[in-house]
Parts: sequence; C-alpha cells; structure tokens
Amino acid sequence: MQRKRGPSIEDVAREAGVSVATVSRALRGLPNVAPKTRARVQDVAEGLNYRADPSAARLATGRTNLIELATPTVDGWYFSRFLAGAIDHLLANGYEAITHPVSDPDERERFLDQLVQLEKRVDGLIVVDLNISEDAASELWTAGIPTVTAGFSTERFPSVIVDDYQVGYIATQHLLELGHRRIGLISGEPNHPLAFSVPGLRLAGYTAALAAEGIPIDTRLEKSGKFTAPGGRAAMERLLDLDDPPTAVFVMSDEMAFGAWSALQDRGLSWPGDMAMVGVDDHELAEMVGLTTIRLLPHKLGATAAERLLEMIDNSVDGDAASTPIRETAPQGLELIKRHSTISS
Amino acid sequence: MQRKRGPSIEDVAREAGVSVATVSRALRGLPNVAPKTRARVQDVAEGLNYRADPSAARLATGRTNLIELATPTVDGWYFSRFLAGAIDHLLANGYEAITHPVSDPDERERFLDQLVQLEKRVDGLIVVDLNISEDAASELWTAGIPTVTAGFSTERFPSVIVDDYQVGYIATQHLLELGHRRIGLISGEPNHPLAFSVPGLRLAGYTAALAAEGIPIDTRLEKSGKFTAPGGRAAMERLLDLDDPPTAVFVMSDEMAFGAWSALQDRGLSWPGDMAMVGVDDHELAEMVGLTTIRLLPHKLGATAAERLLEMIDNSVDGDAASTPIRETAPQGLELIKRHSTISS
DNA sequence: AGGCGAGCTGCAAACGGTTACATTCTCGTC
DNA sequence: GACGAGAATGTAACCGTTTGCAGCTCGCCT
Repeated sequence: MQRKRGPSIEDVAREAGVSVATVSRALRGLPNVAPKTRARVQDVAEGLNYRADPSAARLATGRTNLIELATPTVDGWYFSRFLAGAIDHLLANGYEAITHPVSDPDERERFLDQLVQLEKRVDGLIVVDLNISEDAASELWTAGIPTVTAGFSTERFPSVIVDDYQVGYIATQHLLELGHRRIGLISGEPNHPLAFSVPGLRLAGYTAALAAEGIPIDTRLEKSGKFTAPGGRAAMERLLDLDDPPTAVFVMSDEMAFGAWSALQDRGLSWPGDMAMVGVDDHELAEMVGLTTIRLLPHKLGATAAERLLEMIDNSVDGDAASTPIRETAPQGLELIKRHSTISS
Repeated sequence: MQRKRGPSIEDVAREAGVSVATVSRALRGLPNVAPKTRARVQDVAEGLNYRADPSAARLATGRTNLIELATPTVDGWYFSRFLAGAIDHLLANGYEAITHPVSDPDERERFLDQLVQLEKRVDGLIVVDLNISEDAASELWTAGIPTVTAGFSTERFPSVIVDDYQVGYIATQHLLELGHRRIGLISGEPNHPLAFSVPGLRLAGYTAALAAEGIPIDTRLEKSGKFTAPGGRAAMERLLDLDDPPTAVFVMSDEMAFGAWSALQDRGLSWPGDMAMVGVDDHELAEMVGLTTIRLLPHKLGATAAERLLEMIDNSVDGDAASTPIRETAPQGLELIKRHSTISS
C-alpha cells in the first residue's frame, strides 16, 4: 500500500530532453551546466511540480541534514529556550531539528540503549543535561556520530557548559556580602535518575562560599524538590517550618524561586526583609517580581551548541582530524542581576 | 567525501547464510520466518553491529516516520506544552518529530511558500496558530500531505481548536457577574503578521458578553501588546494612565497577566480591589499569584492533534476515503478557575 | 588544418533497503 | 509413496537520487 508518488527526476529529464544527471546538477545549482539548460530544467521541474525526494538523496549521499536534540523536557523554561536557540541556528544552516524529550528514567534508559541507533538517522546530536556515561560516549564516538553535549561534558566530545559551581558560589557570596549568615538552599533534585550534574555543582559552589567565610554547613537548611514552581514552594515551606529558618536562600532556578516566593506571600512574609532570595536563569518574570538572579541565556547556549556541532560535522568531512574537544564554558559569562529580593529598594 | 558506512543488510545476509529478503523479514519481526533462522540472523546482526539505514527503507517504502510540527515559537508557555504533548504521543507511536518554529513574518512567508516541499520529507504535518490560507491548504491537500491544524481550521483538514470566542465570553461574563461595568481588555497583537485568529475571537467574545449586558463598548479600554509578560505590563500601564481606568480587565494570556500584575504592584495597587483580572491558560504560576484564569491544557491539545494526525495517516493508507474533516473543539472543555485576582479571599 | 583544452552532457554504477512473485521444504494424509 | 498445502526462503525488480568517468562540442591557438 504505497503512497502516491509524485514525478521523479527521470520525468523531468525526459520532458526537458536531458539526462537525469544534468537535471540533478541543474537543480542543485552545481557549476558546469549551461545557463539555458538550467533554465529549461527549472521550468520543466516547476511545471511538473517536481520535488526531489530527500530520502533518495540521503541514501545516495549518506547525509540526512537532520540533527537530533535530546533534552530532559521540551517545555521547561530553560530547555525550551535552549531548543529555540539551537533550532534557529540549525534552520539557518539548512538542517532540520528532531527534538527528543527524555523525561523519566525509563525513557532515559531506552534513549541511552538506542543512542547508537542514531548512526544513520541523523548527522549529529546535541545532548542537554542528560549525563551520558563515558561508555555511551565512546559508543557514539566509534559509531561516528558527531555530538555536542551541553550542561555536562565527556572526554571526547565538545561541550557547552555553564560553570555551575560558580553559579552557586556567586549567588551565595552575594548573600554573604549582604551580611547573611544563615543561608538556606533550595535545590533541584540532586539524585534524580536523570543524574544531571547541575544541582551537585551548584551545591558545591554554595558550600564552598560558606566555607570561605568560615560558616559551618547546616544540612537542615538544604531542601530539594522538582525544578518547578510547586517544587520550590514546597521546599520553602519546609524551610519556614524550621525552628530557626534561614534569613536568606539560594534557589537553583527562578521557577522554583517563584514558588518559594509564593510560600512567603502565604505567610505574610516578604523579601528581602524576612527572607532574601537569589535565583538562577533570569526568567522573564524575575524582573517583574524583582528577583535577584544569575542570568544564563539558554537561547545563546543552544545556538552555541548548534554552532559547535555544525563545525564538527564540517570538519569531520575532510580527514578525521578530530582535534581536542573544546569545553566551552558559559560563552556569555555569568551575570548576577541584583534586584529587590536581596536589596531593599 | 562520503561518511563511513557501516555494514549493510547484504553483509548480514552473507554471514548468516541467508538472503537479504530473509534478513529484512527476520529483523522486522514479520511472520513466516523460522524461529531458528530469525535467531541466527539477529545474532549475526548484533555481532556485526548492523543497523538498518532508514533512508533506504524510506526510499523503498515511501514513508519517513517523521512528522513536522510548525508553531509560532518553541519557547512560549503554551506552545512548548503543546509540543510536549504532541511529541510524547508521536514518540509512543514510532514517529519522530521535527519541530519548526516560524516566528517572524519573513519566516512565515518562506514557510508558506515551501509548505508543499514537505511532500516527501514527512508523513504528516501539524500546524499550530499559523493561519494558513485555504489556498495553501488546498495545495497541501493535493500534494497529499496529511495535516492537522490547531488553533484555527481550514475546510478540508481536521483541526483541534479552543473555542476562543467562548474564552473571551466566559472570562468577561465572570467579571460582569462580579458587578464590574468598566471592563478593560489586554489583547495579544490582533493584526500581527502571523495573523492567528486567537486574539480576534477572544475579542469578539469579550465584546459579545458586554453587549449582552447592554454595556457600550469603549475601545479606549482595549490595549494590546506582545503575548509576553512585558507586553502585558506595558498594556496595563496604558490602561492605568487613562483618566478613568477600568475596574477589571480580561487579559488574553497568563503571561501577559503576570506583567499586568507587576504594573499594578509598581503603583501600589492590588487585585481584586483596585483591579480585578482574569487571564487565560492556567500557567503554573497562576495558582501561585492567585490569578483567575481559564484553563486550556495545551499539552492535551497537542496530544489530541497528534492522535488525529496519526489516525488520518492510517486511514489514508487504505482508500483515500477522506471522510469529512473533524473540527474538534476544546477536547477538554473550558474551565474557569476562580482565584483571588477576581474574588477577594 | 590540426590539436588542444575547457565546458557541457550523458552513461551507468552505486546507495541499502522492501516486496511481489517464484521456488523449495516439510509434513500430514490418503 | 505420491500428493498437496502451507511455511520458509530466495530472486530480482524497484525506490529516486548522486557522482566518477567518459565523450562530445567548440573555439582558439599555432
């Protein structure tokens, strides 16, 4: 039960009175085609409503012009912007993007198992925050799948990462500079099966900043939850329920921070007086509610990742001269945006 | 300069001592293959690290197992959730999703021009809120590209839509019932080049609800801006700058409403006393700030659109018996979620 | 006039699967 | 032991491009 097939290159060739080779060359804009021939071929193709079948071209060339983008979700604030940045860049360079959310542990398992299946399906792969093991990376490598990772890095592939340790450090240091000494932490799930390293690194930065001031770590001030507003809200409630709540808190994402903020509201508390807060991301709404945060610009990160990937693909064409993998850290730098959640107006 | 090619089906056939046809059948799980033969083939394939080339299969079968998803953006709250819902459904049914953001007018022009190019590239298309003309739809139809539209509808293709007229009506009616008589409107760009019909329909509902109460329309109370928080904020500021601002406002999206809310905050105003507000979407944060809103569940809409598309594809296989296109309105109904932005606690 | 190279074009072999149709087994049955 | 049906397998055409190589045509130079 085949789909109806349209005209093929052969039909165009016949109609135009040339060979299929010439049609192919003419339509793809290759040189060595007489201008009038090209024009005639184009006219015929137009008239016949001819459209080349990419599957056939892919089979012949071995290139698909498809890039796979794997992210934990497609609808989180951070990831959707990362995707937007990456896709824009890909589209501008003649590639199409296959987006592949890998949310729960099961899916992740399946995804990792079948990673290498991507071999002939796509020209390249961008993996965001889904830490793949070095073993899996090796498989990808030997399978010859150009890959760029974001949010984590492997031995052989280029990566685009945020210095999450610095994120934690800078945020915490800011609170310390304001005189806070009891600083809480609202973390994304640290040992989530997706095992992305972001929470761990930010925690390390937070811890180090405290240690640098000689402040003992009190793990009761560390709460975690999902990387969402409700997650942040629940975590903040648990902090507020403590006998001796912190005076400030570092929240690992703005969305969590919004949730945390609403927990404050519910109890009639406000920032920065009752609780200073710094988030991460610089969500559009952060400015609206006056949340101090660290700007990450995921859109730009995505674009950079795509850029690196395309470079990698271009280079792998001539000679497998795979130079040392670039680990590109926060191409845009980290910017702390100070607002009312830490500094009273 | 070809990419390195892996083992082909022929290599497997030789090694396993069978024909390529048998390998093909064995690996795809077709019947009429002796169990032991199948096992041997699988072993050999495994040992050789064989992976079928989808391009070849696509060429032979004419099916790509690819679906294109075109949306105005990939990172808006509504669209990213729509995509998530659609992609989940597609993935679960063996399809991959190509996401294609079409944001600015130029891109839209290009997209519409090349719509028909999708013919042999994908098995189906979902177009969200990018009103395509009936002409373009006809082209798609004659090109035989199974399509489902969302957010708008065309003559021949199934569509999944929200009753945006009702959205406007219900929201406004709610405000009327609370006794408001001067009700403002904060709209998404009504004559945005993307020309999606959402703002227009919601406006019509708003207008009708007012008319039903015999309230004259005051267009000075209608402001519009981008479908974002800053857009909503700016619009609200212009409303507040009026000599005689409204006592309530219907805002066409929650994100805009958040911006509008922050404009209130800036002036020391609060809802529902100074300004009652109802939004649309039921964004996660709506609950946190207590925003009354109309729940849309884009995730479910996306899933439904994908479902309809796959049905359409399955049906078009046997007989072109294209039954009358289904126009499916808000499969989940419209729910008004009442919160503090309209009803004091 | 003959030679030569550049510019165009064509031929035909891949690329790697799928599948209609033909062929060969394998048994149970009479 | 011949027969026949159905299961298992093989043969080969086909899907629609790309591209290396060869051949042809001209104009220009000597």
